[in-house]
Parts: sequence; C-alpha cells; structure tokens
Amino acid sequence: MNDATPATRPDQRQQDIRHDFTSAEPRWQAEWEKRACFSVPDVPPPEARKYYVLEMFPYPSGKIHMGHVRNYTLGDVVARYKRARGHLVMHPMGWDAFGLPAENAARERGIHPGTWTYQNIANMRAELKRMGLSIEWDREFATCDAEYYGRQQKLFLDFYRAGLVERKESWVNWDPVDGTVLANEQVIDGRGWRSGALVEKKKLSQWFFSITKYAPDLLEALDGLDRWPERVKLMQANWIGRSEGARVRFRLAGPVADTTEVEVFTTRPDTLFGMSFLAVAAEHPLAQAAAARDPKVAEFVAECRRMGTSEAAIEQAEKRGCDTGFRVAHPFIEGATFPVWIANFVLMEYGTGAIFGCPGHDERDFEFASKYGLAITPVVLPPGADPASFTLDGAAYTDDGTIFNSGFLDGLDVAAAKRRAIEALEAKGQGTGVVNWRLRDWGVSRQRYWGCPIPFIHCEACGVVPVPDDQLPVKLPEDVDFSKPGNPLDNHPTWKHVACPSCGKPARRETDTCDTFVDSSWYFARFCSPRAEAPVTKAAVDAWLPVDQYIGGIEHAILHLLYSRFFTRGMRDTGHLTLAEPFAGLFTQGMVQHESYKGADGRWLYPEEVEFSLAADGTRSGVVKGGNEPVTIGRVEAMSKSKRNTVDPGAIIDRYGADTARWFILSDNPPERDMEWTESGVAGAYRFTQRLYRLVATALPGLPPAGPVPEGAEGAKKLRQATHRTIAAVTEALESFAFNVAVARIHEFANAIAEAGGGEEMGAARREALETIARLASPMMPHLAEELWSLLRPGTEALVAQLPWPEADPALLRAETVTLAVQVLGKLRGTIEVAVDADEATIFALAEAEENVQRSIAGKPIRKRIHVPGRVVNFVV
RNA sequence: GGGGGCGUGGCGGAACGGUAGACGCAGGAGACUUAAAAUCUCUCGGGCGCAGGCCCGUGCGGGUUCGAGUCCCGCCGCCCCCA
Repeated sequence: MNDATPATRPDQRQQDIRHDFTSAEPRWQAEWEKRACFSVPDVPPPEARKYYVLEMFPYPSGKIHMGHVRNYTLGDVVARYKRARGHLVMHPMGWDAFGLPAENAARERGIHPGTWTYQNIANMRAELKRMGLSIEWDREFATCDAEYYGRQQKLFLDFYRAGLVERKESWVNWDPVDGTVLANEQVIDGRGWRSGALVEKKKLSQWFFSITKYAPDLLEALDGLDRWPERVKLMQANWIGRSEGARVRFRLAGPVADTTEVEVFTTRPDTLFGMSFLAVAAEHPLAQAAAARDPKVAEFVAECRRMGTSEAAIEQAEKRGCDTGFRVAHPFIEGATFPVWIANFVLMEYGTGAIFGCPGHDERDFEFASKYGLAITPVVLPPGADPASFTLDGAAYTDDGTIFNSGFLDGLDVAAAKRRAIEALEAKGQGTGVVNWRLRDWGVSRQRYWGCPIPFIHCEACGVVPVPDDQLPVKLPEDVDFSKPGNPLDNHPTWKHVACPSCGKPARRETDTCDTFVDSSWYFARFCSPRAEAPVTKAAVDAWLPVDQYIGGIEHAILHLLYSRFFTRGMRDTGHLTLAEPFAGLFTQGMVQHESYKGADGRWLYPEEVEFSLAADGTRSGVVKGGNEPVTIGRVEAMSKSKRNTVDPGAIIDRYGADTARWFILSDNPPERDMEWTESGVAGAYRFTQRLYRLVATALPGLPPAGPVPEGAEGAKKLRQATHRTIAAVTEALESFAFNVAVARIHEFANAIAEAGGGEEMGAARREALETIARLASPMMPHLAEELWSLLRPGTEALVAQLPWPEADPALLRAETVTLAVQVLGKLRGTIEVAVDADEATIFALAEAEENVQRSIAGKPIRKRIHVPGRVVNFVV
C-alpha cells in the first residue's frame, strides 16, 4: 500500500468504489423482515436464554427527533449484540398514544384525535423502520387501541376488587373559563395556560391508586435493583420519603370545645425537652377554634390560605405566626405548659398538621422563635462542647451530639434518645413511634376525552358500580364535540347514560379518563403477549419479564418508573404475574443538543438556514444562506422546536444513511451524557462508513477463500493479534455500555488493517480481520455489516444478523513481549521491551541499563526497586 | 436550603492507583488534481533546546503513596434532583 505507483493512481480508481446506502439499507431491512430475524415466541422454549430489551415507547407526535434516534439506536445495539451472544431477544415497539396534544389538534384543526394519532403513528413507524432497528413489529400496539385500553380497564377493576383503588375528595386546579381541570404545569402564574383565567382550587371526587400501600416495599426493593443508576434509586427513595418519628399527644391545658388533646408528628422526639411552643396549620381545628373567637387570629388564618401551599413556596416564605392563646402540657415535664401558635410553615397535609417547636435544633423553629421571642433551650450538645458554657450561636444545631438538659434522656446520643423518648411516650400512653411517608396516593382521574375511560357507573341507588367484565371495553365514543368547553365525554349527549348493572335503573357513566401514566405502567407486560384475550398471559410474562435492559430518558426517573413498579406489584397481587420489579436493568441516556442560531433581528434560525465560514484565526462565523445577513452562533443546548436548533433525522438519513446517523450518535461521547449533534461529526462518521467499505472492496480480489487461518508470517500474526484483541476490547466495551470506546477500538482496528497491507502471505489473516470488523461493527452499523459480509462471503446463506458473536482466541491475546515504563522517583525516564515471562532480576537489570534511566540515576544508590508486572518499574534513589 | 454528580488539549472524550491525552472532530503542512471534491501522508497540550532531551500540565490548595486525573481533607465553578 505504501509503495505508491503514481502512474496508475490507485486512489483515483478507488474513489469510484462507494457504498450505496440508498439502495443497500432498504434492501437489508427487507431481507431481515423476510427472514423474520427478530421474531420470538410469546412463550420461549425452556432452554432459551431470554433477553428483553425495551426502550421507552414514544409519544406519537408525528415525527421522530434525534432523542428518539439516540434512544432506539442504543437499544438496538444491545438487542443485536445480545442476539449474537446467543440470547433469545425480544425487542418490541409501541405507542404511548393517549394525551392532550391530540385534543389540542382537534380543537385547533378540527381533526379527530384518533385520526390525528393514527396518522402520526403511521409516519413515525415509517421513519423508525428506516433506522434499521431490529424490532419485532408484530408486537406493536398503541395505548389508544381499544384492544389495549380495554384490558387496562380490566386491570383497573381487578385493582379495585383488590382494594388498590379508592375514590376520595381532592383539590384540583379548575379553569372556570375552559371548564377543565388543569395539570400543575398548565397553571402559569396562577392562570390557565390557554384561557388566561384565574385558576380556582376546587374539591372533586377523584380516583386514586393506593400506591402508598406499597411504600415500604417500593423503598426497600430499590436495594435489589443492582443494575439501576444509583441516582435514580436515590431520587425514588427521596420521593417515597420515609421518615421515622413519633406521634405525640399533648394535653390541652384547658379543653377547647370537645377537644382535649393535640396530636403532633415529629422526627425528633429526642428534643422534646427543648420544646418552646406548639404550632398548628391554619386549617387545623384548633386554629379554626381560635379564629372563631378572635378576629385577629381569623385574619391571620385567611392570610395563610391566600399564600401558596407548595412546599417550595413555604420554604421561601417568611416564617409567620399568631398565638392562639391556648396552652398545652409537656408530656415529660410535670406542670410545664407551652403556647399553641398558628404557623404558616406547618402543612395540614403532612403528618398531623401540627408540630412541636424546638428552636435549638430545627432551623425553621429557630427562625420562628427568634422572631416571636419564644424560648430557645439547647438539648443536644455537639461533640467536644462544654455543657456548662455551651450556647447556640445564632443558628439551630441540627447535627448529632449528646443529649443534655433533658432529664432521663441525658447522656444518650440522638438515635438512642429517639428510641428512649418513644418508649417513654408509649409507656405513658402519650404517643407512639410511627413511620411517616412523603409519597401520596396516585390520583389518576383526568377530565378529558383522549384517555382510557375509567370503567365505573354511578347509580343513585347503588352508588359507584364497576362495569361488569363482560361489558368491557368501555369504548370512547367517536362522535365528539370539541367546540364546547369542558370534558367532551361529559358533554356527549348519550354516551354517559346507561343502565345500572346492579339495579337496572338509569345511571351515569364515569366520564373521567385515566392519567396517561397508567397506560405506560404496564405496556412492557402487554408486549409479551400483545394479542392475548386477558391483559397478559401468565406464561408469557413469567417467562419474559423482567425487562433485562430498559433504556430511556432521565426525565422519567421518578414517576413513570415508580408507577410501573407499583403496577407490577398490583398485577402480582391480582394474579396476573408473579414478580415485583419490572425492570432489572435501567439505563438513562443523555439529551441530544445542538448549537442555536439567531438572525440579525433576533429570530431563531434552523441550522440548515445558516452558511458557515472559518476565519484565518479559527473562529467560525455564519451568515443566512443566500445573503449576507450575519448570524449569531449561540449556546449548545437541548434541541427544541422553539429555538429551532433541531436536526431532522429523516433529512440526515436521506443524506448519509441510517448507519452513519447511528455510528455518529454512538461515537460522540458516553451515552449517559448529553451529546452535541454536529454537522462535521456526522460527516466524519459518513467518511468512516465509506472507508470501511473501501477497505473491504479493494482487498476483495486478493483474498483467499474463507477457511481456517494458518499460522502465517510475522506480519500476519500481528494482524491476527490485532483482530483478536479488538474482539475482546469491543466485547468488553459493549458489555459496559461504553459504545464510544467500542467505536474507537473499531477505528483503531481499521487503521491496523490498512497498515498491515495486502501482501500474499497476509491473505487469510486479512480475510479474518475484514470479516471480524464487519461483524464487530454490525450492532452499530447493521446495514453496512450485511453489505460487507455479502461481499466477503458471496452466496452465503446466513446474514450477519443471524451470526454468533466472534470469539477471541486466548492464544492470540497473549503477547510474547511487553513494554514496561521505567520510572526514577516516579518520573518516566524510558521504556523497555521484555519477554512476558522474564524474571524480576532480568527486568531490573535491563531497566537500570537503559541509557536515559542511567542518566537519571546519575550514580546515586538505588534504595528501592518496584516492579508492577506488565506495567512499570520504578527506582527510588 | 438539602441531596447527588461532574471539572482532562481548540472541541467530544480515553486512561484495573502505574508511559495522561487512545479514538474522533476541528486546525496546520504536503501529495494527487487545471481546479475543486474525494482520497492519501505527516503534524497537532504549553514552554525550553540544533539535538539527545529537559521542565510544566488533568479547576484551586493540602495530604496519603515508590508513584495520584484516579484515593482522603478543604475550597472554587458548573449541572441535575428535591425543595
């Protein structure tokens, strides 16, 4: 290769050798489909090693975006790799198809939500298919299919019968103009996002899944999820929010109406002796009682109500309070009483709506007590502090220490004092140790059309009656009117009027539909037997679940995953399946980002509207294409339609092909991080696909037929070692999701093949190398791999998609010699080449003799010799 | 405010406590072209030196170690989650 022959200009000829991805990619996609390469049975044979790969299914917005490309490429690499490793791989795809955008389209453009959704699905399916994903499309479904949501209704009813569903009153955001309930994110500055009307709080009867029943298990089981990212588990644990503490009953010094006690929840019963006040929420009965007899208190209570009630708002708001005039007795200190205040930072929804204040060891209490001149008594002594002289220095002390000023708790540490205090409370009958949870029950009622109808009927005589199983599915009506405000299901003239299944009298259908998080909480189970009569087939889910590798965005780290974990438990307890954890392995990918561009007038520009140029000093600038309007190159940020910094996957595939898009997306950086989509990066990936093709195509005439590789010349052995080391390295990289490293190793291997040249004696080793590189690249560039394979093995039956993964020959992984770094005092002074089995004395002698090492030692005595086999020699002088 | 994570060339990033910067992108020089594209070769952290080579360098300051990007302590900055 290096002995150039200018007269014939070999590269001139080579330039015409090009991989025509435009025809090749659809051809191989058709071939995979024809051979049903990716099909698996609902119930795998007992000897099969099953592997379930799943990416979070998309919302059918109409077009795929780069985030989808990244997500599905990652999953496809795993699926193809695991298949090659001999697993029976299930890799399905479906659509998270219910939700508000379809109703918005209906309102704005008069198109039916169903029509809009199924059109979008058709578009997106075609786009996904162009990516060459190894998906079993026969398992496809959309959550808006009656075949799907009907089974969901069956699960809903089973959960109801198992006591996992309840109906209770709850506050909602009500838009009085649109006549709809708004999600929190639809309320902007207290106004409805569409109508701009002031949102009101309204109490409605709503459906709830009793997720809190599983709170302890949902928390504890996180420990067993060893292939989940730690931070996701941490986020879930925080969300579930277990806190240990005590309920303490304080006797009122004088009864208030019929009330003689106030119950408080606290996580710090160890600090009870540091109490200086008791505080209740504005909605608390005691606050109401105080308000009733004192207009000033009433005014304060009303003020609290107007304030935001989110935890964040409360954290930031100034701590304010108002004395009720009531007093409570201390459970431990005989004869001591403390004032009862109303405080704006106490929440009625959390715990009991009342707290006891210990300003010495709680920051909020400290702030409150300081402001209103309430007593501050320290009862926890920091390590090393002197109890006689210790004072709090302008802040609460919240860390561990030794209890003092606390009677029978004195001398204990915080944890021990909590236990003792609870024992004492229980002995006196004034309290109990309890566990409190932050997790609330899951409200699933939505007052919308495009969702799964909740299968109940309201009867005046019989109350809430479940729809009998044989009347499922409760289908959405087709003829709906979106011109009126409110829920179209409720507005529908006939749909909701039905006979009560119990007494037969006229009754009314439930018009609420399910939160779309319900739809995505069990789709992974339905994929195992997507056409089954029951929601799932037990033999299928028991065999296929859990999902071995689940891949999706970090934005679903809490809700979707938690709800799915809940649903799986619910399905277990209603006999549908037998496991608790649906996702054994979880991988969360980063976002796809791009530079953003603005025109001279500040309008956002699409990347394809900008023409770039490079100045002599390396700075890049841009102008609007076809003119000279200057462009401001902005930050690299998440692709978004509003900033127009998007790249259309369809256009990329048109121009470079799916393999190039996949290769670039994998090569740029580790998949858990945010990646930057760059035009030059894609171009580089494209160059590599062509280079690989050329490497194979030009070598082809000189290759011997396929067969065993003989022991060859020295050069051949080097190439064979590179081949087998690359197999080992790529395998390891794929196993650990280091796809960018796998790509780098394949690049290096391509360089090694090119450098090895094409001498006659190299033939068999060269064939082995080229066949191997095609196969190693196949999970990432499946079409090109097939194309290369068909060149290398014309007429062969098997596709790369059907071949087993290459095996590295251990004999070729071993090296005869190894390069050791030689350091003097930890600084690199040279390297030596030694036989792998050389003894230490030989190695030290050789290292010491090295010219540059000699100079560094400079005749000084060597005090210590360190040898790390295969790595380094270090002399201490 | 609490919790978690991350800081390595111009850029994305490699690196079981053991030769920092693999691989790619961008850049530079050259070859082939009338030219461009494509392709190929060389170069590419900073400084000193004709060179052999030397010094500095993984956010900053300490520490542990024969040896620290990696481990420990304290800062600074950025990101995420819960508020």
